[in-house]
Amino acid sequence: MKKVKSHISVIRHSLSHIMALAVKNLFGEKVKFGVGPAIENGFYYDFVLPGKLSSENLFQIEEEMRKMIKENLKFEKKEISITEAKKMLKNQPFKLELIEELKKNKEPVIIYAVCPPEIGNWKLEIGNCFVDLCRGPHVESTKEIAPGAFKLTKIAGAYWRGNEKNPMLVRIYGLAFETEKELKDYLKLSEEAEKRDHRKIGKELDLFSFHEQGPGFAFWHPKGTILYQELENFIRRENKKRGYQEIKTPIILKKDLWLDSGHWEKFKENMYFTEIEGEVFAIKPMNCPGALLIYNEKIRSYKELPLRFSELGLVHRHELSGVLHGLLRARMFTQDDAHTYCAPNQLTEEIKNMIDYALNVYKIFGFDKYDVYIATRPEKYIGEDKIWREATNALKESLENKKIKYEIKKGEGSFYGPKIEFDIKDAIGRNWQMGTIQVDFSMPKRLGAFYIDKDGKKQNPVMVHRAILGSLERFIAILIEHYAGSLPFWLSPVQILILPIGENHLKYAEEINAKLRENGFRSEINAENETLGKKIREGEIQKIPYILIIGEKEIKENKINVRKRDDKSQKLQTLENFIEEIGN
RNA sequence: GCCCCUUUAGUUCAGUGGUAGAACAGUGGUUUUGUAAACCACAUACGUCAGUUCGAUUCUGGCAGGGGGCUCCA
Repeated sequence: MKKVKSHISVIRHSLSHIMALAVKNLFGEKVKFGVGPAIENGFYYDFVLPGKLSSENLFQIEEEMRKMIKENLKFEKKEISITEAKKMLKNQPFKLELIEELKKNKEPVIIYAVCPPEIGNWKLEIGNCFVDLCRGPHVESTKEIAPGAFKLTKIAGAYWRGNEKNPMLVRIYGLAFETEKELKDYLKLSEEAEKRDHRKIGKELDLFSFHEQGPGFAFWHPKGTILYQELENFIRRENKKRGYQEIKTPIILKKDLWLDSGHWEKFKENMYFTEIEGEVFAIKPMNCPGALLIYNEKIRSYKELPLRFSELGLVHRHELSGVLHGLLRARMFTQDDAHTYCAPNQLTEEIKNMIDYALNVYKIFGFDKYDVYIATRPEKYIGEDKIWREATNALKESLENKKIKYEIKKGEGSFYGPKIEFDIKDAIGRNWQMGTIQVDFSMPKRLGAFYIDKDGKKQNPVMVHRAILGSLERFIAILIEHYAGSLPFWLSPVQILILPIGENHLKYAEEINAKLRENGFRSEINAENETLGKKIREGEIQKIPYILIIGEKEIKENKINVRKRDDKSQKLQTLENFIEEIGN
């Protein structure tokens, strides 16, 4: 299948070759080359280098690249025989491996050369050229590349062909755009993203922390706990509205259950275990088997279906240490999970309800733009092919019925079933994977779940797994980054900060505080011996939605002075009036 | 887990082969303040275990934590 490549991806790909040439010039003939594709926003190339690479080297390489670009180097293409190719690249083990593969697939061997103009291409014996096995296409000449529109950004390790059994290569990443301005804009966006990093803001706002004693496990501070609980309350209310019944299941369950469910076989590298009285228990990485035990507690009638169990389920997954990333990738988290059991003919309706539910929730947080995917059967799976087709079709049908566009993510489904994934776009245009809806015909059968149908016959229900927020931890991380810490009023740990100007105003401030608290608001007084300006600054840094200033004037008029976080406006009003305003 | 980088006070950052300095935060005091940082004083740190060395926070190595990457395929 041939894809038409956009000009920018041709530029990016060409830059990766120029970088390879620069690396060869600087490090000599001993460099072994991996591959160097164009990627989103730039390119990379993988090498085995004779020495160590430091960030200063990036600078050098970049300079070398600029120099070459200005020389208007030409890219030239040639098709050669396998034998020729092997001879030409005899010192390049990775390339030889690729040539073997081309041979196996009966594909033509195409090489590209980029050489300095005074040498001319194909006089390879002279050196200074970089010849690479490459399907192309490339720019004709480096004059098509703006020397200021690219930047080498980082050095990383990457396994040859992405497989951890293969050797590790050094990967150099670069950013590249058509114009310098686009590069600058992108760098600005990255800077903005860095400012919004939930790990940084979480510390600044005193929401949560991580400790050496529990890598990957978040500790929630008082303020973070408020945020967490408000979100729990929210999702509980929404669940109730839609007919879910909340359950709670144990986090440690015997090995046998996990063997039966299929988790043992497919998921055990990610599970924690413990031994009690000589028996192996697993700490749950998912909530489904536990929920099924409740389902199986009694004989279910078709009249009960669809039966919707929701659970704020605490799960533990042993993620590799290298993939941990604050709250976005933690080893312990709470899913806003639910499992609904339905008859096959109820399935699409149930999925459609869940889609509505999810999109509705995202909208509340200002996530109006989203992409939808269907992730299909992975390599490790349980259940028959026919059932997978049926389940996947149910997901497709539901989306099509709702006229929602989707794309397929091949092989990215769960081991027990295909899923719909919602990817939302945040305030600065980044995508985040959120909720999922997963259809599962296998696990109910494996764990012996059934209901009695109209004809008095036993049937296996279809189980639909779904999470709207995904995990509370991850969702909070996304919210923090989306709002850059300025959480909406209802989620703010401290909603109102009251600042008496002098000692004489403290009593009135305390009255105001008491009334606000009586009305269910989270308010605080800062009566510290500091200037007003400083206390306002602290309140702003803490992203508190409202700051009330209390002084002579306010006491005299029996009013409060309200400073709003979002527009820094000031307004003199009565407390009643203010409560009414924020009450909605 | 693997590769590269990294770890100095609560935080952000200086710095040194002879055990460290700032800013903010903290504590005490002065000041009683009108919309994003008043003033003075005090206290607080070299992740951990080894090695090299007369001497290590500094150099080397192990371990632990943190950051980036390991999906994009000539």
